[in-house]
Amino acid sequence: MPYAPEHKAETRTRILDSARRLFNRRGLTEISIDEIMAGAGLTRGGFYSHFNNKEDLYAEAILHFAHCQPAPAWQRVDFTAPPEGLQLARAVMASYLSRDHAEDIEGSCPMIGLATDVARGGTAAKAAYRQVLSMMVGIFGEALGPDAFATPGSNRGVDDEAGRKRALAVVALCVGGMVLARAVDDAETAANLRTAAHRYAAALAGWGATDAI
Amino acid sequence: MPYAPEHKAETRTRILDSARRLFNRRGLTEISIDEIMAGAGLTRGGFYSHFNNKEDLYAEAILHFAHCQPAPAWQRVDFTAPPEGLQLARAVMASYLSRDHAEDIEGSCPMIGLATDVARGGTAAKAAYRQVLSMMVGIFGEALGPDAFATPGSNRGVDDEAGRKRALAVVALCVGGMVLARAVDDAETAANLRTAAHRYAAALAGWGATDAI
DNA sequence: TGTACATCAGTGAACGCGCGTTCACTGATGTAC
DNA sequence: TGTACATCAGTGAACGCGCGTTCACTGATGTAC
Repeated sequence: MPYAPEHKAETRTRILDSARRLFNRRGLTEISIDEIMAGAGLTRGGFYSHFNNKEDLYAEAILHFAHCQPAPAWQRVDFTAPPEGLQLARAVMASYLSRDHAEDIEGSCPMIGLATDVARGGTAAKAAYRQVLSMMVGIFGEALGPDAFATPGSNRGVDDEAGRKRALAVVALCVGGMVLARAVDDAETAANLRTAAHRYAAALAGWGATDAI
Repeated sequence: MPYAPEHKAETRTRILDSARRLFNRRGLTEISIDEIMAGAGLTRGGFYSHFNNKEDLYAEAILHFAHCQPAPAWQRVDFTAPPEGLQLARAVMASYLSRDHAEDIEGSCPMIGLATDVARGGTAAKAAYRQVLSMMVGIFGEALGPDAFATPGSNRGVDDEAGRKRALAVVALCVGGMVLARAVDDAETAANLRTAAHRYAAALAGWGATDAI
């Protein structure tokens, strides 16, 4: 037993962390394995004793985002009571659409930074992406208020099917707002995209529209 | 005058068309100049007498989308009367979020297929991207109905500033829905993303929420 | 009208470079005695 | 406790490949005579 059993696991985590940051910044093909390994304080040769190939690492890095430690600053939500349901969902939305998140390219949610890369990628990456999407849909789906646009006469409560679709729309608005804000080279338009997405995503979620957002 | 003056312009357009299609499918870095030129029926050497470099072509290809001929199938809207204002905006939204558009990767709107690439790209690409965004915001912005979420007591009409922000949110929802639909490897989730985005984007635009979408 | 010619759009071989991946090796480590 | 050793995490040179870009050349074209 030349090394403690946790040793290799820790190195692997370090590689995943470096990969997550670098992929977020420049995507799958623009980042070399050399750079990822250097980011983890290693050299290129060791890579293949941790991962089969670059594509595999990519999918794992997307999933790694969900449990990365320490969490990026924009993710840290300060609560006195443990956050649950509505409180958690509102805090997540606010930090998701915050300026901090828009500027924290490396620590960003991979749904924003890697969206079109994943669309062109393999099944493993897409599966990982869907898992992150499900997580976010789950958070918002459980916290939905009344649907302002419910068809008159229909059940106005949040039934599962309609609620899931509305949560999808809320997530699409959050992610879309951030994706556009990042792709635009004009700070004012970017800020407007974020705040408009926030205002209407919160309204769509049924959390009241009179917030000063 | 060895060649007719239109000759070179036509070749240039053919290269831009090939580039638009290929970039949409696989992004800036995954496509080689060889492939783009082959797609235009040419060989690599001629490229640099039309464009300074690959990055320049990239920005021009994004803009080229706006005036490409023939327009992709999903863009063709059949009207008996010439489309204007509300009618145009509703048709654009419907075709933008259609299955045809989701599946037409090559003929897609570059805001969907190239979003994260542009976010990492140069200023020329970002400027081109913003121009396409403005076009779409303009179409929706001019056709907005009443804001269901307007703060009570405020002017319920569509003033310029509030209207522009709402139009930004509508576009963010449309683009976000399509971006997520493309990145997910599950036809049902993808279809739900599109239809949910369509339903709530139309509602947000103030076009009535009781549509059977 | 027919022919020689100047032009320049397009060709394709070549260059330098960096990448993903492989592999024989090194050396830090925990263990057995 | 101290030392020799087996293990294997990590190293770095090497390989083959394809890319962006350059450049000397070719050959199709419209024009001048």
